[in-house]
Amino acid sequence: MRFQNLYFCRTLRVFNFEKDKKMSRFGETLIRWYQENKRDLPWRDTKDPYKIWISEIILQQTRVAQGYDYYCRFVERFPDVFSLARADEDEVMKYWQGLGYYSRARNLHEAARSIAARGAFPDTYEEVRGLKGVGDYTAAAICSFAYGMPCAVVDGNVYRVLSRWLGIEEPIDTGKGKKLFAALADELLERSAPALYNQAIMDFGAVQCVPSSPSCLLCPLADSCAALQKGLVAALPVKRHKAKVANRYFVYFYVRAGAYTFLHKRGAGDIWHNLYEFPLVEAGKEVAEEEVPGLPGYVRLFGGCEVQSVRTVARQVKHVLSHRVIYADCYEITLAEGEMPQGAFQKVLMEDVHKFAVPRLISRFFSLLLKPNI
DNA sequence: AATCCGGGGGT
DNA sequence: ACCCCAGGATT
Repeated sequence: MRFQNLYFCRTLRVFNFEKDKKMSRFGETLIRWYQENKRDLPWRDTKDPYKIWISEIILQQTRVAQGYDYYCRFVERFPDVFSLARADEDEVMKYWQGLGYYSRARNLHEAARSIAARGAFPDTYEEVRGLKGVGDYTAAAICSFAYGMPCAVVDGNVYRVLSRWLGIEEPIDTGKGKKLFAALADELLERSAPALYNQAIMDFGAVQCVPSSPSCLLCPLADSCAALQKGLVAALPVKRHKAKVANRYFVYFYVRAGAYTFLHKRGAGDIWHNLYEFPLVEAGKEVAEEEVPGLPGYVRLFGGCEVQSVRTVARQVKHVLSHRVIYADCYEITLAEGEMPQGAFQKVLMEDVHKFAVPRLISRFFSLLLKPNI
C-alpha cells in the first residue's frame, strides 16, 4: 500500500514535470508565433484602460474587421471616460448604430457615468468585473492588457485553441465545460507575460487555428496538438446544438405629412432597445398586401388621421438576427400636412432622420426611400 | 441551464 | 443554410 502510494506520487510528479515542460513550450510557442504574425491594431498601442475597455466591448462577438472603424470613430468622439459620461445616450447609440447588440452601448454609457462619478477607472479585478457589461472575459482582458495582471482570457478563440491542442471533447457551452476551460486557461497562462500571452493565444485562434480547415501543416504547435494526432481538429470544439429561431412579422409605415415623418423609440424588453424606427404594427404571421390598413376596403386611418394615399415601398424583407428572423414590409402612407397622429411618435423632418440611431433594417428602408424608384 | 440580444463574413 | 465572431445579462 505504501509502495503503491509512493509509486503513484512519483508518477504524478514525473507526469507534472513533463506536463509543465510541454505547457511552458505552449506559451513560448504562441508568443513567438505572435511576435512574427501579430496584426497592428490601434488598441494595442495603448495601456489606457478606458480605450482598452472600449475596444473590448466593441469586439464582443464582433470581428476585428467589423469593429475597427467603430473603435476609431468612438474614441475620437469620446477620448476619455468623462466625455463619454457627459454625452447624451442618443448620441452614444448613434455611434453604435449598425454594430448590433445595442445593450453593449447602453451598458457602456451607464458604466462610464459610474466611473466618472467615482473619479477614475477602476484598477482591481473585482471592480473592473463589476462594471456593467463587463464579464469574465472582458475583465481579464482589461486587467491583463492595461495593468499586466495574471488573468487568463477565455474567449471563442481560446476555447478552440485549447480544446484542439489538448484534445478535449467536453462541450464548451455548458457550466461544466466553461469551468474546465477557465481552469485550463489559468493553468496555461504565461505568468511572466500575461498581456502578451493573452494577445498571442487570441490572435493565434483568429489567424492560425481557425474554425474551419486550419493549415495544420504550417502550425507551430502541430507536433504537440492532440486533436491533430486524433483526427479531431474539425470536430473541436464541441458545442451543444442551438435552438431553432422563430420568425417575426413587422409592418412599418413611412408616414408623410408635408416635410415631416414620424419615428418611434423602441422600449425595453425586446430587440433594438432605445433605437428608433418607423411606426410599426407587428403581426403574428405574414400580412398580405390586401390586408394592410389604409389600403382600399380596409381602415383608412392612421393614429386617428385620415390616410390620403398608400404606396408599397418594400415587402417581405428578410432580416436575420441572432435568434429571430424578421420579415418586414414597409408602406408609405400620406397624411394631410400638419397632421399629428396619436401615439408615442416623434415628429421629424425627413431630412433629419439620419440623426437618429436606427437598426440596420430601418437604415435600409431609408436608403430605399431616398433613392428614386426604378 | 436556457434564452435573449445584431450584424456581417466565410464556407 | 449554417457557422462563427476579443460575450454578457436576464430569467
